[in-house]
Amino acid sequence: MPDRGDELFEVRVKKREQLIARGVNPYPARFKRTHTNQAALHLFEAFELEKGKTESLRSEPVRVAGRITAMRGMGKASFNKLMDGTASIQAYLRKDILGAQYDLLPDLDLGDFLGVSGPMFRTRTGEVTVEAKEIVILSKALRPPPEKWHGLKDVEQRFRQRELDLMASEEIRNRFRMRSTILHSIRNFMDNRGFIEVETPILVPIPAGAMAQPFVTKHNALDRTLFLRIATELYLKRCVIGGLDKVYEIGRVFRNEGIDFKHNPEFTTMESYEAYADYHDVMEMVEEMVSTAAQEATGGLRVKFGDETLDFTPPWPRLNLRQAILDRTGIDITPFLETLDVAKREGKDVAEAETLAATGLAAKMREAHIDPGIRASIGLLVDKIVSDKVEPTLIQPTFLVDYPKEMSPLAKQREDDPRLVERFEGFAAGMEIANSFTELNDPVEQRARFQEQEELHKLYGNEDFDRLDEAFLLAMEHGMPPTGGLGVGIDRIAMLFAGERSIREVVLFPQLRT
RNA sequence: GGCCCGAUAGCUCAAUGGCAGAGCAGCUGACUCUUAAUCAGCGGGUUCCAGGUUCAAAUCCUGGUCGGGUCACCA
Repeated sequence: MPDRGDELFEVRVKKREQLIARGVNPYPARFKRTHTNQAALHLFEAFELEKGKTESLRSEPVRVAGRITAMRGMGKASFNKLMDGTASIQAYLRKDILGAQYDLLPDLDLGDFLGVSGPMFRTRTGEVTVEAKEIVILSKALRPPPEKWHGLKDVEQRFRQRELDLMASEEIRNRFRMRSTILHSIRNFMDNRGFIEVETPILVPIPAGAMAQPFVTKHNALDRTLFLRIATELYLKRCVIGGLDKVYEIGRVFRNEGIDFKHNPEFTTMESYEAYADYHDVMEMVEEMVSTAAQEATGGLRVKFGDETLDFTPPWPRLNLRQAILDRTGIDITPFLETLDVAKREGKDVAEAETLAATGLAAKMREAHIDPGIRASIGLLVDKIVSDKVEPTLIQPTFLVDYPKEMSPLAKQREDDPRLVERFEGFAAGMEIANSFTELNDPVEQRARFQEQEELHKLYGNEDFDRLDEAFLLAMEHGMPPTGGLGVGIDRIAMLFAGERSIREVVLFPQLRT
């Protein structure tokens, strides 16, 4: 593209041509290394221990390579920094050693890849350095790297051209290495507990299993509307029904909603389902899993997050939802759940019962200066209170337990109080990181709950209610064991461990407004 | 979608209505142990776009594009 960068671009294109004209291939297919940069550095340090440090000490020759990140030329000698995926190593290039090869130097630029071979030594200033006997250009870069000292600051460019962000910052590279460690750690943890990893459809006929707006797409040959999944939940339960007692899936889910610092339209979840477990069992599993991941990804159980230090050491406090709301707002949600329950038992239809209870709670919320928003069902209202008044106060890892049934159409009621379900959510740094329940496995009750969601959907004209999935109900009618289910937000975990408040900092290529 | 803020050299940033600048990167030259190498010199701009106010606009006004923050919506 013709922009003002063209001048620098043209200079590099010319150098590329000059190399070719001199019979040098600027893009050779291979360069056999003997060591990564890090391995070479370690090798020399070990060698020094063995032989003793002297200025003239030279190791056996090594062949190393990397991107040129610094060039300090001094006429007939030059110090260049080469960065590979493991470390940076300095190369010392001398005209009297390299001879004609030294004339390649004017055609090299920051950003090019270079291979060097030669013995290692330690410079007077103490840096382990390869004394090049041979240099090979491995790849000519045609555009300059970001500014070497300040790096890349422009937020938009950092996200749109993440490769430049990575190139310029070891911290960013390490952040995504850490994200990989989290994924490995969690996989390992689940595998070790006897779970099997499965893959379920991303293109689905009904976007069910959560309350969210889906992306819509179309299969041409079938001439059929399909959706991108908003959760993996229902398919995973069907695996459990089929006899795969312990399954998990790590995968991307897609929600067609607002984009902000906490939400990317595609994000990664780990969902697991375990037959014969309940939400207490899952709670213990989550503590253990997240603290193990913290240990492996950050090297400890305590992680700095802004001004706070999050301590993931189990056990995490359990906080009763009703009590937590009462403590923070003075609102007791129980009477409203009671109103709803009584109204339903008296045979009022869902709309009538909902309106009765929701109106009361919304009024109470206004008294407490909480905006109830519009078109809100009792479930959404309670969710709103939690989001506004409870969630932000949960800095240290905490479980919020026992949710109203209306918020959780897939969770099993408590035996001692059918207005509540056996559900918990895990929070840290004021963010939700996990959601779990003892799964509802009564197909008749499940159908009723779905139907209620459908009615709420009509009543509030809102897309964000769970949908009735016949294939799932049919599966459940074949018998589903008591099961403990879990969903964990991998991006949120990565944010916590990275100490970052923005999800964009832990997603390599986040969605931007375009 | 509403509100607030921002966009200046390839990159990082100055210039508060009066000649658009610095550092890095680039180019030329010097330099065989440098560490953001140093030294001397040179080039580099549709100041996001379109319009307006003004003798004069990077700067003020209007609209737009893109981004950030925030609210709404939403895990």
